[in-house]
Amino acid sequence: MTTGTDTKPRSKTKRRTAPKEVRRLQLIEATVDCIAERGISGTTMAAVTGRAGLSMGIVSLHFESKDNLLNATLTHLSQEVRSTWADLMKDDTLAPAERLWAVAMSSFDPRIFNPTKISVWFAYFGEVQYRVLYRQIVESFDDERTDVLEDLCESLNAGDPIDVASIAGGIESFSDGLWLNAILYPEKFTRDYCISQMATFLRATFPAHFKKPNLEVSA
Amino acid sequence: MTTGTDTKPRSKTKRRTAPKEVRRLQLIEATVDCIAERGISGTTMAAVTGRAGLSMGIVSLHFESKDNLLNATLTHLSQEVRSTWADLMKDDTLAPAERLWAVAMSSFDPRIFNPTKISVWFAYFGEVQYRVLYRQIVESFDDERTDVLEDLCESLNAGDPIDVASIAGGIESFSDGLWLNAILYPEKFTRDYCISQMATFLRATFPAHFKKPNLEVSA
DNA sequence: ATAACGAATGAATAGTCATTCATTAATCTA
DNA sequence: TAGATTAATGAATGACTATTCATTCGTTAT
Repeated sequence: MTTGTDTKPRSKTKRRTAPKEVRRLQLIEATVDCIAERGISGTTMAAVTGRAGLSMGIVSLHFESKDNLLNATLTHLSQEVRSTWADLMKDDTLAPAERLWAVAMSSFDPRIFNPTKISVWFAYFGEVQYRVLYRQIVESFDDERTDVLEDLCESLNAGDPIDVASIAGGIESFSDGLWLNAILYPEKFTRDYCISQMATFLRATFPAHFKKPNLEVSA
Repeated sequence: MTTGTDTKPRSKTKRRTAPKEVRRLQLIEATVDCIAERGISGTTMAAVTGRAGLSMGIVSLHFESKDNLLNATLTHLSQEVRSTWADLMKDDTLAPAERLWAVAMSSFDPRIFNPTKISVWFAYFGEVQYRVLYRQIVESFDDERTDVLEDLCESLNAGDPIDVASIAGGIESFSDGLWLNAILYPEKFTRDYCISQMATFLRATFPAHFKKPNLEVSA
C-alpha cells in the first residue's frame, strides 16, 4: 500500500515528501492504470490519488487541475511511444530497410503494445474530436514519426515516382488498426499476429527489400 | 426547433405524442450528435433530450436508463454499418472479386464515413475495455462481416494455401486504422485518400484479381 | 533542539447529473 | 361528449465529484 520501492531511502522512516518529478510520475502512472480500468470519465481525483496512495489535494498541488493531469498523461504516453522508435534510430549500423522495418515493428514493443496502454490511447482518441489539445499533442508526435517514415521510404525508392507520403500513411494506419483490434479481439490479434500482419504489409509494399522467408531483413 | 418533419401529419395541430419507434430513433439520433460534439461523458440526459426537443424524463420512458440508451445507440450504429455492406451483397450479378472490392470499400460510404459517425465509434471504442456489453455488440456485427470477407477471399484463392482469416483481418484492421486517421487528420485522410489507400492494399494482396489502372475491377 | 518552510492532507464546498414521479396534455373508446 | 388510457413533462431528489484551504507533519537550517 505505502510506497514500497523508494528510489533513495535516505532516512530510516517512510518519507512523506518526495521530489516534484517523482510525485508527478507517480500520479501519471496511477492515471494510466485508472483510465484503463474505468475510462477517462471514471478516472476521478479520488480514484487516481487513492491508487497512488496519496491524498486528494495532491493533484492540484502538482498539476493544478484534473485537465492538466490528463494532458500531462497523454504527453507522457506520446513520449513513451516516441522513445520506443527513436531509440532504434540511434543504431547507425542499420541499413535504411532495416530501419524502416524496425520503426514499423516498434509499434508492437511490449512496453507500449499491451492492453492497458492501448486502451488508454483509445480513451484519448475517443475525445479527440472535441478536445483540441489532445489532437495537438498526438499530432506533434505523429508528425515526427511520419517524417522519419517518409525519409526511410524515400531512401528505399530513390528515383521511383512512388508516393512516399502515401506509403508512410499506410504503415501508420495499419499500425493503428492493429492496435484497435488488439483491444477489441485480444485472442486473435496477439502481438505475434500483429507483427506477422505488419510483416506481410511491408513485404507487399517493398517486395524488393523484404524477402518472404521470415521476419528477417534483406538489403 | 419543434419536430418539423413529421412522418404522418394526421392532425392539423402539432402532435405531442408519437409512436414508440419514432421517439426511440429521435433520441438515438440526438445521442449520436451529442456524443460527436461532447463525448459520451458529456452526453447528459439534459443535452440529449434538449437536442431532441423533448423533456428530460422521456429517456427513462423509452429506454429506462442512460446506459440502455447508450447501448441502443451503439447497436443502431452497428446496424447502419452492417446494412451498408450487406445491401451490396444482395446484388448477385457481381463476381466474387467485385463483391470483395465493394465490401471493403463500403467502409468509406459517406453515410458512415463522416466525422460525426466516426468520432462516435471511437467514443465507444474508448470504453470498450471496461464495458463488456459494448465489446459484445461490436463483436457480433464484426463477426458477421469477417465471415463474409473470409468467404470472398476463399473464393478468390480456391486451392491456395493462403490464410484467408489473416487477409480478412488485414482488410478490417486497415479500414479501422484509416477511420482513426480520418478523424485525427481529416485534411490528409479524406474519403478519396482512404479509398486510394484501400485500393492499393487490395491490389497488393490480390494482384491477380485487381489491376493497377484505377478503382476498377477485373475478373 | 528549535524554528521556519513547504509538502501533504482531507473535510467542506459548490456544482453537476441521472433518475423519479406527481401532474398535465393528447388521443382513443364508448 | 365524457371517461379512460397513454405519452410527455420538468421540478425535486439524492448521489457523486473537482476544487479549495486551514491544518498537520516531515525536513532542513540554524
